Parts: sequence; C-alpha cells; structure tokens
Amino acid sequence: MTGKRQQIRERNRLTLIEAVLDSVAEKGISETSVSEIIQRAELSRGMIHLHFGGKDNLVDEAARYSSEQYYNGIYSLLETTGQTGQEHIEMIVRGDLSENILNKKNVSIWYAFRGEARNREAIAAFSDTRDAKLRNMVYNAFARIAKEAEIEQPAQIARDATHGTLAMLEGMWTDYLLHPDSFDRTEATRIIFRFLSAMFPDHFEINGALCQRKDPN
Amino acid sequence: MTGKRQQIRERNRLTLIEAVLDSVAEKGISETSVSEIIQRAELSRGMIHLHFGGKDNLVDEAARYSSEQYYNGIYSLLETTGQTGQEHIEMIVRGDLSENILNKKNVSIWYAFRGEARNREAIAAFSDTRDAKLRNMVYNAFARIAKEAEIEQPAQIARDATHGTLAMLEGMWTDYLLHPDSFDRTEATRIIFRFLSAMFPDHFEINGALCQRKDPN
DNA sequence: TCACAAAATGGACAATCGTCCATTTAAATC
DNA sequence: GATTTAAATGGACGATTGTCCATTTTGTGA
Repeated sequence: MTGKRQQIRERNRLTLIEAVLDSVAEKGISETSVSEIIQRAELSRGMIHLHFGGKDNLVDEAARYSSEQYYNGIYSLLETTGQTGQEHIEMIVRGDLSENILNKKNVSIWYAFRGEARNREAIAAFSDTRDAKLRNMVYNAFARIAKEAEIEQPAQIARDATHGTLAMLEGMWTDYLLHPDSFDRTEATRIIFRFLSAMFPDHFEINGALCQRKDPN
Repeated sequence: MTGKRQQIRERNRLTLIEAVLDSVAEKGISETSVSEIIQRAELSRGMIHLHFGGKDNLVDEAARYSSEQYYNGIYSLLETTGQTGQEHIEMIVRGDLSENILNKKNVSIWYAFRGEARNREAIAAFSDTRDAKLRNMVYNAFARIAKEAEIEQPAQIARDATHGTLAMLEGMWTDYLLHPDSFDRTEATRIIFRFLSAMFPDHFEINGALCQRKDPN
C-alpha cells in the first residue's frame, strides 16, 4: 500500500491541476494567477513551487492532463463499438460531439490553451503526439471503407476523408465555442454524415453508419 | 483637408492597434503588456489611456480591427469572381486558404483572441455579426447550386453544405495553427472540393468549380 | 508672431504578479 | 512515545502590472 503521505501529496498535486483548469475555463488564461489557483485549491501559496517548480510548469501540466482526459474519453468510447470501419467513424463523430466531451468547460479550456499554443511549445507539443493517434484510428477506418467501396486511389481518398472529417469536427467545436447555447448537436452530426454519405453512399447515410451495404437493385 | 493635428492623432491610434496585433502574434495575449505595446509603438505610456481609456479597450479595438481586415480581404476577393454559385464558393475557399489571409501572423492573432472570446464579450460580439455576413454569402451560393441540382430539400441541403464547408475551413485553419510548416494549401483545397464534388457532382470536381454542367451522356 | 488649446509625454502610484524560504505540521520510523 | 524527515504553510521580496496626471510639446487661429 502506498503511504498516506504520498496519497495526500498526489491528491494535492491533482487538486492544483484541477484548480488551474477550473480557473482557465471560468476566467481565461490571462486571469489565472497564482493567487487565483491557490484560492480555488484551498492550499498554500508555496505548493505550486514545491510540486511543479513554478506556475508555468503547472499550467503546462494542466494542459497535458486536460488533453489526456479528452483522448481517454474518445478511446474508451471506441472500445464499445462494433467492428466495421463506418461504425468506428460513427462512434468517433458522435463521441466528439457528445455532451461528455463537447461541453462549455472543455471547449473553454481547449481554446484557451490553443490560443497560447503558438507561444508555448510545451502546450503545442503534446497536443501533437496525441493527435496523431486519433488521426491514425480514423484513417484506418476510412482505409477499410475506401477499400470496400472499390474506388480508384483508395489510400488517397482515405487520407482526404480523414483530414476532411477531422477538420469538420474541429469546425463544429468552434461553432460551439461561439454559440454554445444555440448549437445543435443533432444538426452538427447530420451535416457530417451528409458529407460522408455523399462520398461513401454504400457505407453512410444521413443518420450515421450503414451497417449492411445497400442492395444495389 | 483634415488638419495635421488630427492626422497625427489618427496615425498614433493606428500605430497602437498594430503594435498590439504584432505583440499578440509574436508573444501571445498574456505577454502583451502596456510596456510591450508602447515600446513597439515607440510612443509614450500615457497614449493608451488617452486614446482608448485603458488597455482592455485597446485590445478589444485591435481585435475588432483585425477581424475587419480579414472580412475585407474575403469580400474584396468576391468582387473579382464569376457569376455562378460554384464560382463564388471556389473563390471563398481559395481565398480563405490563400497566403494573404491564412498566414502565421493572422492565425496567431485569430486563435489568441478566440481563446479569450468566451471571457470577453466584446471580442466575441463583433466576431458574430461579421461572421453572419460571410455565412449568408456562402448560403446564397449553395442555395443556387442546390436548386440547380434538382435534389429534394434544397434549402436544407444548402444550409448543411454551408455549415459543413465553413466548419471544414475552420478545421483547416486549426491544422495550419498546429503545423504551419507542413501544412499544404493545395491538399486542403483538394479535400474540400472532394467533399463538395461528392455532394454536388454536377457543380464541383476535385480541382474546384465546374463552370459548365457535365454533359449527362 | 503670439496666445490658446489639443495632444503627447513620462514618471509616480498602488496593486498585483510569481518566486522562494524560514518555519510549522504531521506522517513514518525506530 | 520519541525521533526523524518529508510535506505544507504563509508571508517577505523585488519585479512588473495598468492607471493617471502634472508637465511639456506642438499645431492652429487670431
């Protein structure tokens, strides 16, 4: 068993990280000061320097943690899905637009960090490596779909579909950021499947994945 | 003639705004301090309070100015285009991904302000009204295309195509933000037209607008 | 050319920033 | 229960923040 000492230590570490995320979500990065953080965490001022060596490191760590949470959410969804490529895609699309993942807090945090990404390599860096993993999963799914569709240049099509689909999801997040209250998840989902069904009519329809290929009567 | 006095006054105002944008692009919002701004502008400390009443108002004004520049760039492009709906769309897509508009500085600025949008209504507000104008232009173009395509529910299709296309453009901007050096404009353009050509095969092909409808042999 | 007024200057100011360490607290070990 | 030691505390510190105004500069009109 890990000692009580270490347990408290790690709990405090996490409390600080979550205080940062709460503050970033609520007040933005520029107003997330040391005073603000320790007030939310109800811990003492010196803790930040003790556990993270400074405020900047703590913020970087919070960004890393937040991104990890996001990808874990997506990955765990994928374990519950069916086997076909189109089912994988459907799960990612629906998951990425679900309330668990696409909500006010997450969007605030995500865009706040993005805004700083260019000027803080630590924040940009991990966002990249993790991103590649999701992208790869989407690509594999589209590669299967493109192969089944028996079209020309399946690899190129799969790459473009991957890129386009992820770009569209990104754009939906931006919509949500700017209009959180009027945003319509159903509509956003439908639009993506409308594009996908135009491109792969045997694998998608406007409501999502087509599990059995259409009878080509 | 406007007096020399007023000319200098307005030039200084603009100098301050551009100093803010340079600093935001280069160092990010959180490092854009009054000292940083006046050093870049080579003006005196009191100018900010004199012209804008405070730093926050100046930053808001800079965000407004930057957004105005962006939309002016898009609108001026549209005046040089052909008449069909698909040509309008092509121009917007190519314009939005062109180096004049999608470049490191603009992207840095855009995302920096976006990150603060949720916590600064002034920044979010104008971004909305202007956005609606562009959205409306895209919608009108797609409405013509959908009507010509003689499909069911042309209005709904046009709305979805508008939403999806703008979302995809947004996503391409994010790609550029995260990978400015490996980003491929040609590829990004091709992907969007691939989706559009799947949805409107008589109006788009993979390289852009199809000006003469395909001969239905 | 002179007097007036608008504009620009730059330093004073209190408030806040993040860092760091001498001290206190409490878990772990004997 | 006494000792050791890692963890937590909270205030001191200099640096920096944004605001504001007494002063100087400079264009304008008499």
